[in-house]
Amino acid sequence: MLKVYNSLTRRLEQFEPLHEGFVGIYVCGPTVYGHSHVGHAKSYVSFDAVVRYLRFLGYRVRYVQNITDVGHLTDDADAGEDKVDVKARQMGVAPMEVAQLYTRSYFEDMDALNVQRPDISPCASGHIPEQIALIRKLVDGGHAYEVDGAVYFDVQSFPEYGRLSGRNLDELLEGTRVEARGDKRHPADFALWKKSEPGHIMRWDSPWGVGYPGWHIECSAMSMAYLGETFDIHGGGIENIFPHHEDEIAQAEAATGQQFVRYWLHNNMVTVDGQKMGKSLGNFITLKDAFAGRPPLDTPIRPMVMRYFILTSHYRSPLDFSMGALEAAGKGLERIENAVRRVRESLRGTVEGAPSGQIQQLLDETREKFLAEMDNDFNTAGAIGEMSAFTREVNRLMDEGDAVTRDGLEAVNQLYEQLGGQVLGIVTDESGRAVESAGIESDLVDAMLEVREDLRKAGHYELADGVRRRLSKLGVQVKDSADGPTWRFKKGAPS
RNA sequence: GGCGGCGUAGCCAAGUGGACCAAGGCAACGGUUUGCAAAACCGUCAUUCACGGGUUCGAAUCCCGUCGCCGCCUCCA
Repeated sequence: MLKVYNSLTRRLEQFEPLHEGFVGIYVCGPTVYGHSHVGHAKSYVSFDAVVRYLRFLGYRVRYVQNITDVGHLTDDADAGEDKVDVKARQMGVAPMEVAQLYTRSYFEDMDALNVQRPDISPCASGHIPEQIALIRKLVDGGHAYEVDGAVYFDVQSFPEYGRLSGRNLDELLEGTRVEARGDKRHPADFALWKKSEPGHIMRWDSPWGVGYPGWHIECSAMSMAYLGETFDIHGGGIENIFPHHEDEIAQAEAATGQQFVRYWLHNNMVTVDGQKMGKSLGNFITLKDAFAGRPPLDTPIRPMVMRYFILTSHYRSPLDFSMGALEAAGKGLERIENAVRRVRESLRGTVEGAPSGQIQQLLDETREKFLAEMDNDFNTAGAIGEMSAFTREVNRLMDEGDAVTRDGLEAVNQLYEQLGGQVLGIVTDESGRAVESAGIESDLVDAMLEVREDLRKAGHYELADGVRRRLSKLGVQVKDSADGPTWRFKKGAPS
C-alpha cells in the first residue's frame, strides 16, 4: 500500500489516484537558459524513481514536465528581465535558439542519468493560447485585472491563498521583501501577463496588447491541458512552494472552482559543503562539468554513480554534495555491479535445477522489504539498503557454490533487473558487461596477459606485477583466479 | 520578524511509539581466499539516537524547553 507525503496536508497519506489505475503527474521542469546542474539531477532523478515505481505498481502513468522557455524573469514577478531573453542577447542569437540548445543539453544529461523521458514535455512558448485563455477566464471571473497592458492576479479574491506555504496575506504584507507596487492592488498580486516593451524580443498578441506570459501561469495552463482540471500528483523543488506553486493553485482553482492537485510532492535541495547550491551564490556544479571531471570537482563522476548517490538519500532530505560522499557511493554501486556481472557471467555453465529453498527465501524476503521501503513515500535509500544486503547474500551463496542452480541465478538476475533496473534504474544491461572495446585493443590485452601468465608460471612475479600495474594505469583491471586471469576496462576511467 | 525543516557511529545515510540493546554504504581493524594484488565472504565497529525535561506499560520516533545548523518569505530543481 503506497503512502506519500503530501505537502498540502503535511502528512503521510495513502495514495489513491483520481481514476483507478491511472496516474497523472506533473513536475516543474527546467528553465532552459543554461546547462543543468546537480540540483536538477536530484530533482529529476527523484521524480524518475517516483514515476518508475508507480509504473511498476501497474498504474498507467502520464508524466508531464514543462520546459520553460519564456516568462521566467531574473527578478520577482513584475520586475526583472526574461532569463532566456537576456541569454539570447548575450549570445547574440534568437531566444528560441537558446531554448533549443539548453533543452537538448538538458535531455542529454538526463539520458546519461538514466532518467526516463516525460511522456509530454510542453514548452511555454508553444502554449500561449492556452495561457491567454486561462488568464481571460480569471479576468472574467473577477480574479485578475488589467493595468496598462499587464494583467495581475488578485490574491484577495482567492481566500485560500497561502494554504500550501502556510502564509496569510497579512504576513505577506509585512514581509520585508514584498514591496508595494503602484499598479498592483495588493503587494502579493502577481503577473499573469506582461507587456512587451519595444526592445523586447519575445512578444505575442493578446487581448491586452503585445506581451508575454508570466512564469507561473504556464504550469497551471499546461498541466490542466494535458491532465485535466484536477489531477493526482504535482512535484517540484521545495523552493518553489512559494510563490510558484502557491500561485499555480490560485490561478487554477480560481479559474475552475475545483481542486487543482491532490498530492503535492516536494523534493529537497542540494547543498555544497552545507550551503545551498544556487545560481546567485555561484557555487553550482553543472552536470556536464561533473561528468567530464572539470572544476570544481576535477574528478569525472560517472552518471550512474551520481544517480545512485542521489537515491541513497530520501528525496525530502537535503543532499550534501562532497567528493568523499560520491566516492563512497561509487564503491557501493560497484559492489552491486560486480555481483550483477558475476551472476550474469555464471548463467552459462551452471547446473540445471530449480532455485534452492535458500535462494527462494532470499528472493522473497528481499522483494517484500524492498517494496515496503518504496511504499513508504518512495524511500529509495531504504530500498538501496535492501539491494546491498541482497548483494552480500548473493555473493555469499555463490562463494559457497552449492546452492546456486541455473534457475536460481535466473531468478536472482531477474530481481536485479526488476528492482534494481526497472524501479531504481541503477542496474542496466551495461552493469553486467565490460566496457566495449574496439577489437584490436582486446586482442592486445589478451596477448599481454598470455605473456604475463608465462612469467608467472616461471616465477617472475615482479615482472608479472609490473605488467598488471601498467595495464591498470591504462584502465584495464586484471583479476587472477584459479581458472586463469580475467580483465575488464575500469568504469569511469578516462579513456 | 513570519513559515518550514534538520541534528542518528570517523564519514554518508535509512529508521511511519513496541520484532531498534538502530538498515545499508564508505573508512578502519582482525580473519578466510590469493605468490602478491583485485574481487568476494566472515568477524569487530552507536547499550545509543544534539542536550534537558515530560507523556506512555514502552520513544530515535509524540510534547515542551535549550543549543547548533539549514531552507523559504527575491530568481532558483
